[in-house]
Amino acid sequence: MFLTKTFKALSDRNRLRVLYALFHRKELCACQLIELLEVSGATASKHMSILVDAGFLQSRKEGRWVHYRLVKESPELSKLLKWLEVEVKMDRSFDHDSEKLKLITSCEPDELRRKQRELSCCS
Amino acid sequence: MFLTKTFKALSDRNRLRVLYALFHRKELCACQLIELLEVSGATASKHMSILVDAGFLQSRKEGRWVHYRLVKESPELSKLLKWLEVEVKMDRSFDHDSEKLKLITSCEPDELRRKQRELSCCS
DNA sequence: ATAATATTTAGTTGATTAGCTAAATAACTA
DNA sequence: TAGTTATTTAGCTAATCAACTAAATATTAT
Repeated sequence: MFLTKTFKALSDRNRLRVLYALFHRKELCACQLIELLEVSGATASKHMSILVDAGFLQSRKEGRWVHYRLVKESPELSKLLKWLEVEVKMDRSFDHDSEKLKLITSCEPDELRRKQRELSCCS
Repeated sequence: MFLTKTFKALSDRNRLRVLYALFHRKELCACQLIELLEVSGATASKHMSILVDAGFLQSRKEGRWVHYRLVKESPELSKLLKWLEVEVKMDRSFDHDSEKLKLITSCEPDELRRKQRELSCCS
């Protein structure tokens, strides 16, 4: 089960985008990942749980907010993660996310959440 | 597309079994892989085409028979394949296939095919 | 040429999965 | 306490996928 779980976790474009983002930023909170992927909170939450469950990410709860980062030490996955890091950084199809990340992280999460609330309850 | 195709190809148990087998034997023919997986010829053929398409395997046609082996040199996948080789060889859940492989390769493919014909057209 | 054999392609079915919305839970704020 | 907010869970739908059988293709043998 370990290997199939590992590869299933990696065989979704949006989950690779999350890993790409976390290869560039130490830590991101759920609201930032929702913004990056442009999916519902529920969908993002599901993706994150799959990545955590497969051992790629760890989460940290801080009040109402959940923050994600790559696992620090993983004897099982560290080599694969290193390979993946090189590959996603080489993959031009993630370029757009690089710009998007800059925007997303250029304002405080609080402000991002405020914007998200405004948009979701149609003024 | 490259990365998702790569991981999708690896996220099926039967395809991992094929790779496991080819980490142990230089080359195997379709009839041997059908025997290993215990699936229909059509299903095996589909799995093989996915692995070839993702760049893990190369095939060689010899008359009516198709033989498969790992790609010799793959700048893109060689590191991943090395990691995978270590992992599948460590994974106890493939142990059973190791025994099965011995049986399958202990007789000539011709004989194996004869047996498969006998079984399929219920005497 | 005809029949037999090995593999692939086409078409169908059931299971899995990514997305959504709505409801539930957890945690803060007034 | 009641209300607000962030995330997760539940339930639904459409798409994807692995399996099968039957038909098509390619190759060998009679």
